[in-house]
Amino acid sequence: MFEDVKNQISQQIDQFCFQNDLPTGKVEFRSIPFSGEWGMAAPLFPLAASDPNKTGPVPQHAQFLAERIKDIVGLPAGFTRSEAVKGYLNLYFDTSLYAASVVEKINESGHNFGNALPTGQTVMVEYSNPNTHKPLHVGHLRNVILGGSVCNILEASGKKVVRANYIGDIGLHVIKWMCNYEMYHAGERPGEDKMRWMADLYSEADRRFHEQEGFEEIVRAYFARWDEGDERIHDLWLQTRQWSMDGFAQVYELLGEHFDRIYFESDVEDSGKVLVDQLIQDGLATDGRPENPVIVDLDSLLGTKEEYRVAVVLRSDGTSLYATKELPLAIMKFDEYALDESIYVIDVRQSLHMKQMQKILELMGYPWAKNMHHLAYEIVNLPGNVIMSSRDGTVVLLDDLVREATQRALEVVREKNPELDEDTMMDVAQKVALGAIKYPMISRENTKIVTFDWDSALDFNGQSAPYVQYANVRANSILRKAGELRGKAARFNHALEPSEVNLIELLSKLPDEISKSAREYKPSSLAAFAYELAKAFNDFYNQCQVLKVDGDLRDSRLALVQATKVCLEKTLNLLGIQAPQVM
RNA sequence: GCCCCCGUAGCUCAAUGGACAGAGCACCAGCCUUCUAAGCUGUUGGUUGUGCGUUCGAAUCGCACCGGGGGUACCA
Repeated sequence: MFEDVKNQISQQIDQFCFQNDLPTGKVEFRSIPFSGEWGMAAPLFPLAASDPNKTGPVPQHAQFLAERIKDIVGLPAGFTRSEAVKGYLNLYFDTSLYAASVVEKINESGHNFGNALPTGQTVMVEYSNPNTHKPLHVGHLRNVILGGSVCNILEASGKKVVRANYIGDIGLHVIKWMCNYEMYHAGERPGEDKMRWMADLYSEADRRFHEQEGFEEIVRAYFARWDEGDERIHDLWLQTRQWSMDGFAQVYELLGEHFDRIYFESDVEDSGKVLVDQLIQDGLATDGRPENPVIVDLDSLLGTKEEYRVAVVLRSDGTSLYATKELPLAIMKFDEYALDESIYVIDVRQSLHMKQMQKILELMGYPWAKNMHHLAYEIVNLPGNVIMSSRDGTVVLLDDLVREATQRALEVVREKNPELDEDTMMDVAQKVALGAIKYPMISRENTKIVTFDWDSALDFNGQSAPYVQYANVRANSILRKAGELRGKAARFNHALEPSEVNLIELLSKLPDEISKSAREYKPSSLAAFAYELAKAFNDFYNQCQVLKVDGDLRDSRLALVQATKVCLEKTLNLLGIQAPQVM
């Protein structure tokens, strides 16, 4: 929009600089930070500071330059006002013209508004990564929401995304579960709520493991039988793993997540051991067995000091570790897909481990290793800096949280909107509840700890998903009552209210917000944007009438409401939050 | 010891080198005969952990401290 004019202006400025022995490229425009007015602003301080002929302090000279450039630029087409103030040059847009083009563009594009052109790049995002036979808690939720949202945002920024999930289907936790099952629940089968059932049996098994005399020994013996390849245990494992996978599927469906590729830890165990042999042969790994494990001493290989440390890639007894399997998995990913980038959504405590894996693959000569990216996020805590622990019973289970939030949301819907039918109420309650739960998980920066507390999780007011959802519902309500608005041109030839200018400016920023969020893998900036947009719409809603005005004014405002709804829904969807049509 | 992250209003968080550091929650006072009050308006609240530096300009960049969290060879 207005590209020609913008180019013309920067040419004029360049020419001015050239004629006055000033360096070019020092004047950059950004949007004016005042609300209610709309235009572009350039600070003249950088130019003033680099002027060899300046006399006096920089701010004063910047003001002088701003005034001179203001005179030279004049008032190009599409602008209504210009000013030089405090060292800034401000150019104000012709709001009617700009408003009409922004709103028209959005309503033409619909939910494609803000999407970038395809880049031809393919990126894999590995996230969720649950352990089978164990419950999911709100810590896992942060991973799923963050990963899913990053996928959505990358897709919108023009990349092809492969959603991958790496399932921890082997290990002590699985053996514990199966052992407990065989001894105390043999023959039982999960009911409708598989997740819950698996979780209950897991905590029972874990309790016995730590408290019940002799149970640990039985589990160890069971583990040995598993290692020897006991067929019956293997069959039970396949069966119970499937129950767990079914339970995960239920949760993913509830959360609106799907995966393109599932990797099992058990799939890469054997190839991991082969790969470790290779590392030893190549002289990269040192085999200390049987007393010591197989290690890759990265610091001495690279000549660094206490930076990459030592990576243990195989236990001294020859059994595999997380690291053993991570290496072949990375290779498999790049073999299967022509990936330009491989992203790992894993919590920050594994930063060193991820750094080591990447370095080892690099040393092995894989050129793509540099395209691995650890998207580190902080954990979810409880108030008072308490870490969630299943041992202490402080874990907040996803199940309980969703149930409680949905119940609470249902009460609110019933009170606010009693004429809705039961199914709709339930649908709305679920969307609101899930939104409320998800929002805090992505509205904070990835590197900040999220402190979970029930009060704010169940608070549907203020900076929250329900606030944004509600704004969207209000917009929808206006549109529904207005009926068809096809063919109505939005001319915006009225004097725009500050709240209208503000709202339109935000709408125009959505494409930039999406690409910024994608570039930095930060849904949090989009979450903040969603809130700002909703707030701007609520301002508009309170200040400007739509249905009670006539003619062009009504048509323009209806188009604006329509465009706002498009952008609100788009942004919510990118965050993995659904937008109900009534609340 | 070494490495990483965090420190902004009573609490939870924004502000990605630019104009007076902004929201929400909480508190107090208002607004439903007006497109849904899950909303809006107003009041209160700050030596941006400390110090020094870089810069015309620093919450933001650098250095040194202080406080909190995490990681640091056979957990994941």
